[in-house]
Amino acid sequence: MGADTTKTLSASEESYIETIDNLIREQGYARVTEIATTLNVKPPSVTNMLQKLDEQKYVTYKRYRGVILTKKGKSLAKTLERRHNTLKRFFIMIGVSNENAEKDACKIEHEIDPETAKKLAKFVESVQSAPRTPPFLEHFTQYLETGEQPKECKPKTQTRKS
Amino acid sequence: MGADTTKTLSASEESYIETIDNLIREQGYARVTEIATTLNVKPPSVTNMLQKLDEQKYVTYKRYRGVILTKKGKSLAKTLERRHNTLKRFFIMIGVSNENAEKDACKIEHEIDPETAKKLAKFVESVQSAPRTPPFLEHFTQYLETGEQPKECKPKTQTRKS
DNA sequence: TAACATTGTTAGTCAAATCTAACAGTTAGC
DNA sequence: GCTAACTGTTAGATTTGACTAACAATGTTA
Repeated sequence: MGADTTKTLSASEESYIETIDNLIREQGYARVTEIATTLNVKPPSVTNMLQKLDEQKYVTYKRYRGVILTKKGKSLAKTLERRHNTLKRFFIMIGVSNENAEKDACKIEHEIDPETAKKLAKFVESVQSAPRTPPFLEHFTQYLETGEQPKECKPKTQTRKS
Repeated sequence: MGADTTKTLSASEESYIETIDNLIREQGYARVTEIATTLNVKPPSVTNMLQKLDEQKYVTYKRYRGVILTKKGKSLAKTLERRHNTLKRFFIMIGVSNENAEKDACKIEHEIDPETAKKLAKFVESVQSAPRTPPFLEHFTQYLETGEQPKECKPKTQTRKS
């Protein structure tokens, strides 16, 4: 029975769902113009996509009247948001600027396999909940600054220069 | 004047360049049919793309005669390969299956900012060159297996359940 | 409530990257 | 060196997601 023949969504479709979710959480509703602004597209592209997402039952869309997420849409949004946060936290953890952490999280969240997302979440969780200043982070931080291993070290890969 | 107005390549274009580079390294040449097979597309798509990449001076392409990478193409290929390996090593490090590590590396390598790539490389390098069995990896491995922090731990985020 | 401003929609175009079907060039066997 | 089989190419259609221009609905204000 073709109810939830969940074909995979494109990165673009997922971005719309995420944006709608964010706007609704922030201000209670999501307007076409705001979605457009957020995603750097023009309003007609939004209308278009809303129609498509409505057909696929991710959102409920009535023209001129607004959009909300369905249960299915909310569920996806939640997954994406978690994934986004995990990625961003990870990037920041390894020293990426806030701007790039955000930007790259946005792109990558649509690409990775659920297994990878899960493992990464565990990893970030493990590090962040570790006994204060996780030893390895200290280690890595020092490495970033000095370019040297703190103690004895034997590079398995070449040290520098290609 | 306007020689190397390096506009950014699409993920798809980059994939072709990478594939060509790999095939040439493996067997000395890259055939249309093999490129097609590797990328899961049909031969006409390859011909098409080769023409485009030739215009942009990433490859030298003569119809019916073959392709090679230009200096510009090789340089890009090298960057992509390094990035790919870094990502894959990282994924494997955190417990992702070889298959997914490979697959996700393929996708993500086209998305991340150079800054992120650089930081990730440093991170992976730091971990892999650390004093044998880096403490944090031991820590993380144990965490993965038991779901528990080895010693005292204070989760900064909620423990479970959303 | 009429007129105007704002917001959203429709219709039609475009570009990227793919596909199929038909054709052209290359290579090998005889 | 001709022909068959293979490999590669062209032409044209398709899909996705964007765009512009023109139109429609909604909301505001006097």
